[in-house]
Amino acid sequence: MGEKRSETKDKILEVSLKLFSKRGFRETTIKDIAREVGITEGAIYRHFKSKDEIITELLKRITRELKEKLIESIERGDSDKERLELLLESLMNYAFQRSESFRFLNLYHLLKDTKPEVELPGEIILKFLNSLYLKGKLKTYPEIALAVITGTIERIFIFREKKLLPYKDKELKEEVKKVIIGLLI
Amino acid sequence: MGEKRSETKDKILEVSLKLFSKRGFRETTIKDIAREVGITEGAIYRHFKSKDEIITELLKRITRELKEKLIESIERGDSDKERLELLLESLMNYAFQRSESFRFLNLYHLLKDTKPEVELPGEIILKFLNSLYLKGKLKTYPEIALAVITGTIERIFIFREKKLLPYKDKELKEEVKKVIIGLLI
Amino acid sequence: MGEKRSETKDKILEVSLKLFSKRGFRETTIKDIAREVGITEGAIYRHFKSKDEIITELLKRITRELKEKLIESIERGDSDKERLELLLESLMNYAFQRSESFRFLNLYHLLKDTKPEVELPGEIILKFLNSLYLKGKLKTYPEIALAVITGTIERIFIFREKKLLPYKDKELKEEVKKVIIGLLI
Amino acid sequence: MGEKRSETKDKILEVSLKLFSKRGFRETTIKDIAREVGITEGAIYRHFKSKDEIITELLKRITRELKEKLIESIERGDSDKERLELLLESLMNYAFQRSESFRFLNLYHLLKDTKPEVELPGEIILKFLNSLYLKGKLKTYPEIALAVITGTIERIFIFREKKLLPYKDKELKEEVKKVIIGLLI
DNA sequence: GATGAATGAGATTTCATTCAT
DNA sequence: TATGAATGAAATCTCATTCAT
Repeated sequence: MGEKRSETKDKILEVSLKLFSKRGFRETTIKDIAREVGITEGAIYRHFKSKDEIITELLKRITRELKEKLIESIERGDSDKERLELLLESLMNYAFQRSESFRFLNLYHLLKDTKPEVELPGEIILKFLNSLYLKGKLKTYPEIALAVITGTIERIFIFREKKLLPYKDKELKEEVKKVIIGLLI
Repeated sequence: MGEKRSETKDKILEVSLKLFSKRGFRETTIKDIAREVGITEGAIYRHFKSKDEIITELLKRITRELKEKLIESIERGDSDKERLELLLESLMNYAFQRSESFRFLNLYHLLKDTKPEVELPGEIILKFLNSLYLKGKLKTYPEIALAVITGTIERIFIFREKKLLPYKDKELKEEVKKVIIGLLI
Repeated sequence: MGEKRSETKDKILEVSLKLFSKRGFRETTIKDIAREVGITEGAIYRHFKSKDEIITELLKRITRELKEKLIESIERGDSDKERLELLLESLMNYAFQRSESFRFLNLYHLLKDTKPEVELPGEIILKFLNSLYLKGKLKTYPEIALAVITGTIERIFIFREKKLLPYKDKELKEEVKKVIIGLLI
Repeated sequence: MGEKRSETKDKILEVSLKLFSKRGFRETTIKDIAREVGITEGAIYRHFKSKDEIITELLKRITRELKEKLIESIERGDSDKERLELLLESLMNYAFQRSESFRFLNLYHLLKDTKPEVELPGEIILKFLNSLYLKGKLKTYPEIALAVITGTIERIFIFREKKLLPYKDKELKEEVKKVIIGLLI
């Protein structure tokens, strides 16, 4: 709304996401991005004021997308257990299907100081965990539960990318859900 | 063995660890390191062939140190449960007390492709989990248990550094151990 | 003559004059000009072959205008003293009222090598001073008199723009005229 | 005092002064400077943090030098007339002998906003003119006298550089002094 | 071992100008 | 006439590494 679609702009974001998530921010140059998009370096700057703006725009889009998915999954469940299950399912789907975006998020939060104005996907999860905690349904503190969830899934994601997990995705997801639910509720 | 101890070399490693873990690899320059050590850029190259060699040397030392601690903790336990508890205790102690080293490890494995010749601390843990699994003591696959352990503790570490955990370290460690011990049958 | 009037072209010149005189030639971009005119960069090139052509056209117009004013003022006087007075009056009026144009001229002559084919306003003044000199009415050489006139008025202009002169424009002009006339004739 | 002499640093300043005064600030590139100094671009940055720092350092040195000369010349005179004469002599000597520095100053003050913390040579002159004014020795306001003095001499300088003045320097200086001294009662 | 100036390659960014539409 | 994306050249600045002293 209000923003003009621009194929080149989208292409720049797409390529940037791919390269940033594969190589890192500093290791990816504007030239790399331009080359892969098929334009020259200068042309990038018609669409973004700086390299940093590309990163920030990606962060915004990815964060928004993941948050929507998480919220939707929580709202879809009928019981607390089902809600947690759907949440885990949703998070793993995102990690496995949008792996570049998921890797981008992890990279960003390790390397850059998160701007306080951005509400993170983690905060959505934390709110949900808080509600469980207040109902006495959580075996531990909400923050620790959050660490278990996001930490475990990030590692699962990394191991999977490194081909260290000799399991089918479906089985893997079921297993992880079962384990985490067992630990937390 | 065969290497002369050198105070300057150790100082370079110490300062590098601090700066790398705080700012990142690319963001830390040789000049930054030299300044904080109290020597000049050129002098660094008396001790290390390149910036990369500093990073590799740090990785080696930190990996070795953490592995030793983990092995020692496992060997100290009398039952499987105690062994797992000691392992978790040891890992969290390392994360909390040697936070620069722990952060360095996380950064390194996210940004650099781990060289296959380096045996990671994770592999120590995996071996232990494998032995539990073979004895039927583990509720899930060893790799997934590994993801839970390392992922959770990394997140706990990050949340703690960001002051998001309103708990005392002692309580925190007990709580995390209590949750993760749930992996055992 | 032969040139079609074009509102857009005039607008481009008007905006360019404003921006060049405020910020300088290099510091003003074609994009800046286009934005303020309300068109796009490419459109500028319908009207001018290059940025340099805009500058040259401005120089030509401003030079022509100021020369006409100076000539007219000299021709209006009945005595040499009155002619000099009217000339100074005219020059200061131009500096104060057309301050952007006046600043543009100063900038141009300091930064660019004046093209020899352009007859400068200064030459009009010099001719007049020469005539005074030949009649023995000038206390010094014509070129030096020219330096006194143009140099003083330029400085007065600068000081005035910097609000360093706590005098009313009318008083200021009278005073400057009185002083310069006293020094020269 | 406290600053280490550095031949390269001085050479950079010397070359920069020459190029800036000849071509302007934007028109002179770091590459131009480096080439003429006989080093590479990067080496410049060991001595100066930025191009701007070179300009600022030059401004500081030139301003200081000219101010010292002006103060010294005023202090040397025995009467007000002699003091003014010596001041004009000093200013013209500076313009003619240190023409690059003089041109640099003019350029700087036309293009850059003078930083308020820098006391300008003009302020030295203004103080002197103020003292004359208070003693009733000046035919006009001090600021206007300042405009006459600095404006005239700047123009004389420019005309001289453009070979528009068919007079010997000695005669020129005497003539200018003679004219400007007319400011005194 | 140490210094610190210099190199050289490369990164980000800017911008006058061109060109397909 | 106008648009605005794209080019291409150049400018500023950074930094790991080398080297003469």
